[in-house]
Amino acid sequence: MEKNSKINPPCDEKCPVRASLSLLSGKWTLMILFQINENAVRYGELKRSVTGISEKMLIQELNMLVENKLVSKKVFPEIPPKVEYRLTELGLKTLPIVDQLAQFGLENLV
Amino acid sequence: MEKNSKINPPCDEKCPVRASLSLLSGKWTLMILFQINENAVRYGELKRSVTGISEKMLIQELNMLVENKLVSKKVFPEIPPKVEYRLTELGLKTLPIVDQLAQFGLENLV
DNA sequence: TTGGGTACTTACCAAATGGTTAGAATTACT
DNA sequence: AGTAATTCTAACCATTTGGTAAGTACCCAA
Repeated sequence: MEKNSKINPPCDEKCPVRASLSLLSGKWTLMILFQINENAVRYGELKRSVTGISEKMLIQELNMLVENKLVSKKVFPEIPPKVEYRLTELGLKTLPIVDQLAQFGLENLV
Repeated sequence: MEKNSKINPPCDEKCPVRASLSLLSGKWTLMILFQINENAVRYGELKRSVTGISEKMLIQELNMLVENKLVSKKVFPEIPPKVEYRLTELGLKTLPIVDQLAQFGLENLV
C-alpha cells in the first residue's frame, strides 16, 4: 500500500496546471493578454499600455502568442504600417485566469 | 484629448495583474501551491509530487512563499526531521487562480 | 561501522530571459 | 533634403533563473 495516496495526483507532464503554465508563465504574457482583452489593439498601443516592456520582449511575446493561437494578427497594408492584435477564441479563454489574478491582486496586494 | 482613452488602464506598478504576477510568476510557484492545496504536506511529499523539481528550487520557493505569507511551516522536533507546509489564509486565496489554470489546461491543452 | 531516512545547504556552472541600442522600410509632410 | 510616424529586426551583453552534485546533521537499525 502506498504511504501517500493523496487526493491530488502528482504534477507531471500531464498536469493541467503545468501545461497551462508552460504556455502562460512568462513575465509579460498574461499582462499582454490582459491589455488586449476584448479589443483590437495596435502594437503601439500595447507598447504604451504594458508599461516598461521593451520592444524586443513585446514582439517576441506577440509572435509566440500568435504561434500558439492565443492571439490573431491583422496587418493593414498602409504607410505608416498598422497592425492589430486581438484574442482568438482560445485566447479569450485565458481571461478568467487573468481575472483571478487581478482579483487576488486587488484584494491582497495593491 | 488623448487618442487612446481605452477601457483598460495601463499596466504599471499599480496594475493588480502585475502585482500578482510579481509574486506568483515563477516556474514552480503555482504548481507548489496547487500541490499543497488544502492539506498539510511534508517536504518529501512535495518533492515527489512536483515531478522534476530540484531540491534547491523547492526549498528556495518554499522559503519565498513562507516569507510572503502564502505558506506556513511547522517543524516537528523529531529525528528524522519532519516539516509540514500548508497554505495560509492568504495562500488559500490563490487557489481560484490555480483552478482557472487547471481548467484552461484541461479544456484546451492536455 | 556502515547505511538509511529526512530536510536542508552550498558551490559551481549552464541556460533562459530580458534590456539597450541601433537600424530597416516606406511614405508624407515641411 | 531632412524629419516623423509605425512596426519590426538584429547584435550584444547583463541578469536571472535553474540544474547538478556534493555535503551537513541527527538518530536508528543491521
